[in-house]
Amino acid sequence: MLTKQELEEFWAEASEIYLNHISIDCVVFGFHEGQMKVLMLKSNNEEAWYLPGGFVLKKEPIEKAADRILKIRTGIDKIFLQQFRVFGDPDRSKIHNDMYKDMLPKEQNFFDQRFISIGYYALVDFFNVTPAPDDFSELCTWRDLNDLPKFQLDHRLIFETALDTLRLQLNYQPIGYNLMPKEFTMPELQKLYETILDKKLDRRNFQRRMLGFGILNKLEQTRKGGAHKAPYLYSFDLENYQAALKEGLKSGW
Amino acid sequence: MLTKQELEEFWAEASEIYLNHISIDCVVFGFHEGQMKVLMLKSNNEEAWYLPGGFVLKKEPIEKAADRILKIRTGIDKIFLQQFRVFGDPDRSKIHNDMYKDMLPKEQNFFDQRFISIGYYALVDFFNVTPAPDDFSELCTWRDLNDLPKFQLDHRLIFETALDTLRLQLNYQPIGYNLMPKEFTMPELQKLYETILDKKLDRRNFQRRMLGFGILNKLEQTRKGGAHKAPYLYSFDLENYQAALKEGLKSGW
DNA sequence: AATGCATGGTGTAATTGGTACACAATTGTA
DNA sequence: TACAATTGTGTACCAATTACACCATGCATT
Repeated sequence: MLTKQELEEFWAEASEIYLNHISIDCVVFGFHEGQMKVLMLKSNNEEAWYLPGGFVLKKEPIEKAADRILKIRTGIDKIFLQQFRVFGDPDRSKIHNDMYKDMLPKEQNFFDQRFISIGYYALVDFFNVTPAPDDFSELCTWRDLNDLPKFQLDHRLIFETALDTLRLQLNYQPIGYNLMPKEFTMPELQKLYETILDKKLDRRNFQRRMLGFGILNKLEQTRKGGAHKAPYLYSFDLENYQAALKEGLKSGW
Repeated sequence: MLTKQELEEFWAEASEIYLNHISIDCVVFGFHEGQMKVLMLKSNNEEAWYLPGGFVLKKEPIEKAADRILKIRTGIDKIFLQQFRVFGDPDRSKIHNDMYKDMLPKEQNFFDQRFISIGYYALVDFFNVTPAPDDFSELCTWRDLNDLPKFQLDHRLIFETALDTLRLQLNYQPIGYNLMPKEFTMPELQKLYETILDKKLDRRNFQRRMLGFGILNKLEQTRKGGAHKAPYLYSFDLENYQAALKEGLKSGW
């Protein structure tokens, strides 16, 4: 827990460098061992978890702000980021306001204001992330989508909106380059789709459809080690992948 | 043009009642005589057009703010509104800042700050709208999508992003209830889709697909008066329409 | 009134795409 | 060596989309 002095300094600096009323919250998705994960932070002193977030510097583009915030929390530089909604209910930060209400006079208290939060979701390579807590958390770690904790503020809504958006985007955008390792097998990629959509897909039809998009390179090697037939390895064809990102895919799932 | 005194009053009040740094811009689409229209305002004194917009009251939900702003500009109450992106480049309001720079001291000047704008697009019934200029415009009127004026600030970007979003939404959402009159013919509805997508669609396939969605009621009457066969009239089945809005349609065009 | 023309309503064949399977091939293990 | 589990590939079937044909209607022209 920060001392009152440290809070004072934080707030004094915050008012100086950040835009008032505007915050950014990020839903960072990762994929590990066939499970979808979200990066979350656990509050000091209480069993409430929240999403990585931050504020916008006075002369900073908001995309840069989201990049900067995630760089700090994950260590990763160029992240696939997508703005998906603004959360602007006047009461959304009420709990937060109240929490810090009595610690400083109103004028000096950066947190004693209404925040309108811009939601970004990010897709990242699980293994590249080094989670780093912020000043208000004792823990920054991955949480499984099947085992989510209690959310602070409106962060459950933000999370769920992000997931809905991701599912929708699956229909007309290639997804995977940012979530999978460089090389992967078709069953591994399928597992990603199944996890995001939360439903089973037909193995053979998935393969055909995915190959039909023309964004995969089939490699010569196979993944040995399993107690079964060794599957081929694939990598994304980055050029076609980027093109597909722009032009969109055809149909939906 | 406002006098300096009037500006002073506007600014003084604005700082009092609105959140700093946050604005709302709306792309209002209407449909008239087979053409897609956008509601725009023309600046006093110069040939620069901009989108209807405004600010958020200190305790107002942002959706309410968008509603309120559009109510003032169009006279319409319950408008189909969709948030689609935030525009947060630090330089986006530079021209605006400069424009009013020397008219008031910095501290009193609500416009001398960075604005992050939340973009909404709206679909409205052309005939219900009574365009009303604001304090900075001499004109508020519909502009044809095929005959767009010079845009102020980044409003061209905002407009184009809105149009892209609308086209995308056409794939998985029913569109039309808010743009068409109560009763309409199939060719009229098709014209709407063709205008939004900016391409021709097959008359017969369009009809079958549209009917397949199950959101239309076929009426007994036909539209007399044309020099040709009288087409049937349709209306939207509001119940099914709402359901389709929630659950989404199937495939794309 | 007869005819023509432009448009609207409905049907159908061909093609494409998606779904549901079957079967062979490969790998490690019993 | 046989087996279990999994992967690679093919194919028949169904649904949806596309392309096109034909008829009906209402006004205009003569």
